[in-house]
Amino acid sequence: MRQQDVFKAMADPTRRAILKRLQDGPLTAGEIGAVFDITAASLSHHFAVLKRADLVRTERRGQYIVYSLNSTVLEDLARLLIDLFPSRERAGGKS
Amino acid sequence: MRQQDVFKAMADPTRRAILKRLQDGPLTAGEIGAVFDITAASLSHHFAVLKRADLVRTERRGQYIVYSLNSTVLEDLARLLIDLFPSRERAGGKS
DNA sequence: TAGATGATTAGATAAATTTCTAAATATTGC
DNA sequence: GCAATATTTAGAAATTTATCTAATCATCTA
Repeated sequence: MRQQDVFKAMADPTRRAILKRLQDGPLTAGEIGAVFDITAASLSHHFAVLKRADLVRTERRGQYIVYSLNSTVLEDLARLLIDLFPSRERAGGKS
Repeated sequence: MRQQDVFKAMADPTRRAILKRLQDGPLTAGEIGAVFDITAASLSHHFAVLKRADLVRTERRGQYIVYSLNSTVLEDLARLLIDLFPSRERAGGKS
C-alpha cells in the first residue's frame, strides 16, 4: 500500500462518496457518476486517483467499465491509524 | 469530527510524521520540529492544520507549547473506514 | 525593562489539485 | 464500416496547499 496515495485519495469528499456508493456492490462509471454534479471527465480523474491508490478495481464489461471496492486497502488504512494510537508503555516495548 | 479536516490533515506526510512522533508522549513544538528539515513557520502551519482537525491538543507551558496526540479522533477515523467495508447483505440491513 | 528564546502570523511564491471543454479510444449494433 | 454510447485523455483555468522570509507575540531571565 502506497500510504501517500491512499491518504491523498481519501482527502477528497467526492472520492469518499464514490467509495460509499460502491459499498453495496460494483457499479459502472456512469452509474456512479449519475448522482454527482460533475462532468464525466472529472469523475474519470477521480477514478484514476482511486485506482492509483488501489482502493478500487476495474473490469471492462463490453462498453462499460465496472468499478468495485477493494476493501483490503481500507482495512490496511484502518490498521495503520490504530497503530498510531499512543503506545501505553507496557513491558515489551512499543506495541 | 469534521471528516474533511481530518482527512486533509492526514494527507500530508510531514503531518503524519508529526503524529507518529507524538505517539510516545507530548512534545514541544521545537522538539517535534528538530527532526524535520523545514522552517519553524512551516511547522507551525502544519500544527494549525492538525489542531483544526482536533488531532492534537496544545498546552502552553511557559515559553513552550506542548503538543499531544488526541487519539479519539484517530479512533473515529479508523471506525469510519471500517464502516466503509462492503456490507455483506445479511438480514437486518446494512451493517 | 532589555535581550534572548520559542512559537505564531502575515504575505509572497511555487507546486499540486480540481474542474472544465474538446478530442480521442473502445465497444456495440445496424 | 458507421453512428451511437461509455469512458478516458489532453490541455487550460481557477483554487488550494506547502513552503519560505520577515515580522510579531509570549515568556523567561538577568
